[in-house]
Amino acid sequence: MRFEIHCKDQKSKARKGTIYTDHGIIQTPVFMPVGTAGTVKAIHNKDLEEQVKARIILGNTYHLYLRPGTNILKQAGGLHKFMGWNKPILTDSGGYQVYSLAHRRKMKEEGVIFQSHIDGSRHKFTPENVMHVQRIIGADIIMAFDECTPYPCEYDYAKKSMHMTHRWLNRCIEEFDHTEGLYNYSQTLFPIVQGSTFKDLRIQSAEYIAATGRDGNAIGGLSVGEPAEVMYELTELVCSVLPDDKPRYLMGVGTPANILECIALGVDMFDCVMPTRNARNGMIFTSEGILNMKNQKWVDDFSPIDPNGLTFVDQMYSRAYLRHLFTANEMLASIIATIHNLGFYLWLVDEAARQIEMNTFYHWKNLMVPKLSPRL
RNA sequence: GGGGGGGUUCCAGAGCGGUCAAAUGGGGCAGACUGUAAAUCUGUUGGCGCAGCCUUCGGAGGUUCGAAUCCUUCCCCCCCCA
Repeated sequence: MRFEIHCKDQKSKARKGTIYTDHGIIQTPVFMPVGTAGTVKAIHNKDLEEQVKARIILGNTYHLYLRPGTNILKQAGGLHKFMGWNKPILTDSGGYQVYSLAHRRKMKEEGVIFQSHIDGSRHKFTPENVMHVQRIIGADIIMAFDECTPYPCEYDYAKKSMHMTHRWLNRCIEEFDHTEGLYNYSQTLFPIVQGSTFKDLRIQSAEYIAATGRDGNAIGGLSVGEPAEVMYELTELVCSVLPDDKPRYLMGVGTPANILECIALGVDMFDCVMPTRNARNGMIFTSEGILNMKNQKWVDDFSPIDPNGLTFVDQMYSRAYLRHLFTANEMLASIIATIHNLGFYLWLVDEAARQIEMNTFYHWKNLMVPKLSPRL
């Protein structure tokens, strides 16, 4: 994997670049739709490519390991072939499940024992076998196994956890560097900065992660409930320590405003379930604000879903119709909303890239941010 | 024509003398959602000048300190037999 920076914004840390992988190039800043279980929920790959213009999607090690399992993934020839997606894939390691499924796992130095949310069976995840599983999944970018700490978090715990994440990283690197991909294309490993909301820990972690010299670096453990200001402050701090010439990936972020703010801080890659999950729950993101499509007020609004939207659904369907579909619990509601939201998120990062290129990003960002959050 | 059952707050449906503005489900309305246990979850759902009061359980009248609950009568539904 290779990363090239084309231009930088003068008034912020924003930059426009390209990541080169064996499955194609990724223009940055980029938003990566989340496809946990081998599917970005409620959307076909065809729409994902042609309408949304997604250039890389996520998969999840924990979920894919449990179902369909490594045996099937290996027989399929990896996740790309299994799901019919020929562009890049990034897999999360299961580190987020250490956080989100905390009540059904036990963590030790050796690794984590998860009790499956599907059938209750127990499964051990170690840095080594998480690398092994991600080799079988065949993601272009794989993530180190880490602990995503909760918020709030005691200093002592955050420190202990960070050090363990670092030790796990060493084991991940050791395992990854001594194995090869199964499918004739290269994979790369991203380490993850932790340290909760503590500046000294974040600096220490960022330095540690930077020193491993991998192709890209991730920032984890944020957007877990802390105020946005805290997230921005720590992101800025960590970005200042991480190398400039490698892509920076802020995991799990975020709202459209979060993304623009963090692009300004030097982040290149984002992922978040928000555009897809919230789409299924009736929330529509637009450049003018947020719409709750279940609300009564859209009942007879026959204007297009998003007059500024670039996907076909934006012009083809009215708000009244989409509201009707949500009210009637029709699955097309989820499909339309998902295409729209992902299309909007990708438009947002692409527009950011264009503004960076024109050196007008900072001004544009400050104009956009206040417009993105109001409820319409 | 004979016999039986029933009408409850938007709907379905509990309640069968006080603890009932009335269970529960649905629907409605609103909110939440940030490396997805999520097409999920939460709140709310008679009115008001709201620690109280007013209107409400098919209509009218009655019994009672007190009625959605008991009695009389009227109206309307449903089922079975002929």
